[in-house]
Amino acid sequence: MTATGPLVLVVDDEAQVRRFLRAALTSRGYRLLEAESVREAEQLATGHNPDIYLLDLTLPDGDGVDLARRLREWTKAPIIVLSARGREEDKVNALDAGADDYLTKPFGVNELLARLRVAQRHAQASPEQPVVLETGPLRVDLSRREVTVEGREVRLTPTEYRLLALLARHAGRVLTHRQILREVWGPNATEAHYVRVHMAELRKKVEADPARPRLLVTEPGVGYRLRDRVESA
Amino acid sequence: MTATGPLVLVVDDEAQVRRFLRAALTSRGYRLLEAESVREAEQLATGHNPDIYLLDLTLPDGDGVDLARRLREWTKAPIIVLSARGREEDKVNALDAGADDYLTKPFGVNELLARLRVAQRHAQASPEQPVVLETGPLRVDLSRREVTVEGREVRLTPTEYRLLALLARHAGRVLTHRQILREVWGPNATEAHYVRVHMAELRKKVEADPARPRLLVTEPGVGYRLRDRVESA
DNA sequence: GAGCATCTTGACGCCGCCTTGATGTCCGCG
DNA sequence: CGCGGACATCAAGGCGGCGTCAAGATGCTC
Repeated sequence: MTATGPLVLVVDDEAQVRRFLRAALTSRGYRLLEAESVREAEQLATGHNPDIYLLDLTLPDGDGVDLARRLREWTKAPIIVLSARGREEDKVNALDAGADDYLTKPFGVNELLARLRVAQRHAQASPEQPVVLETGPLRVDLSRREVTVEGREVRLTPTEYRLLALLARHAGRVLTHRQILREVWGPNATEAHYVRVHMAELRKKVEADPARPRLLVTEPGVGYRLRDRVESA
Repeated sequence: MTATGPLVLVVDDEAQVRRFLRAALTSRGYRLLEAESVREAEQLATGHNPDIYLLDLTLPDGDGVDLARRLREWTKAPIIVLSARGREEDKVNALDAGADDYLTKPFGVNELLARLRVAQRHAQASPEQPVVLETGPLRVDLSRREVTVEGREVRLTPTEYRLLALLARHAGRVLTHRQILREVWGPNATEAHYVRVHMAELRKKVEADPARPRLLVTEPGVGYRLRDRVESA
């Protein structure tokens, strides 16, 4: 249950079509951007980076196929063409220009929604790249939720992991007690003591000498920091 | 440019349609497999693991929509439905079952070829994942729906299999209770207890010592994970 | 409609984690 | 030199998550 659905950019010069799409999509949780021209569309696209595009082909200041081609130069978001033109040549041109689908007007709302779901499936399938941080003997793989020290796997409790992951995402930078509390314990946590206790546990599991931390260092009066480069001396 | 083009599995019971597709595709460098029934299609699919599927909906021994759904359990290869049925309901069903596109007969050759190119673009964006997963004594063949432990076949109930298959598709990474519930029990399932009970059953059948799981490990407070590398110690 | 397999639902006990308080240590500053 | 504040450490306790068992509920095949 996401708070806000995918952002869709509708590009069509007919107000009637836009109204129809607005009714169909917003009621399903999609967020909408609307453009009436190529110029306006590109402006909104670069500004908001939508998740999905719905393009008409005939626009007052240019061709939808060219718009699709230019969008494809910088975004992989799904592009669905909605056009009254039903000629095969139009379809082939649009699809080869980078469009992912082509619906001929008039079309049913349910078919459009189904094809939008297909587009979302494709967008979601894009491979997630591993996010790993390595510093000294410590290795934190955020995509696999895996922590190792000198190759040995370390078992962490949920809060220990959240604490370490937070520091790892901002490796090298200081995080204040406030920031840590808000991120790990929620927005209305106040007990700074939590952080100390769990930091001690974390050091026991991660540091070679928990009494003299080399990775999870204290910044007195400010907060904590995870060193991103470790000198051996 | 590959030496040999993508392997396409055509599933249609009319010889005329198959001949038409054969002429259109082989001349463009595609390699072709042909099936006249669901049974034949699944046999060829598991045996050759095609790159693209072209499915008719009305088949002598079953429904193309069910075929698409079953293929989607183990392959992400593009599925394009070619059907004489033009009702919106048919399209929605097929697309939601896992089809990527839907063309109503009769259609133009050039449009089909353009949509095939779109499908290939998508396939290229997401690297294919292995169909069988092996980790320690466990082996899961997603295309055959077959699970073995140390060579011995294991009988799983439908939900047990869906649970294991889900974990196998994401082997090595943690799946949260939420994710598991959504994927196995549907989008509005909430009872986290389901997962525990069925996980226990699964462990009884798969783990050497169900009390000390080495493959299906729980990540406390988060979810479960199927180990993709198993150390012997 | 009987019988079977499977899924759901509830009860219960254990273990681990988080919280919380007490105490100890370091350091700067008056 | 004594004091206070920030930080570290330890231990106790409560609570919730997790595993397990088992009894209904459901749905299927024959």
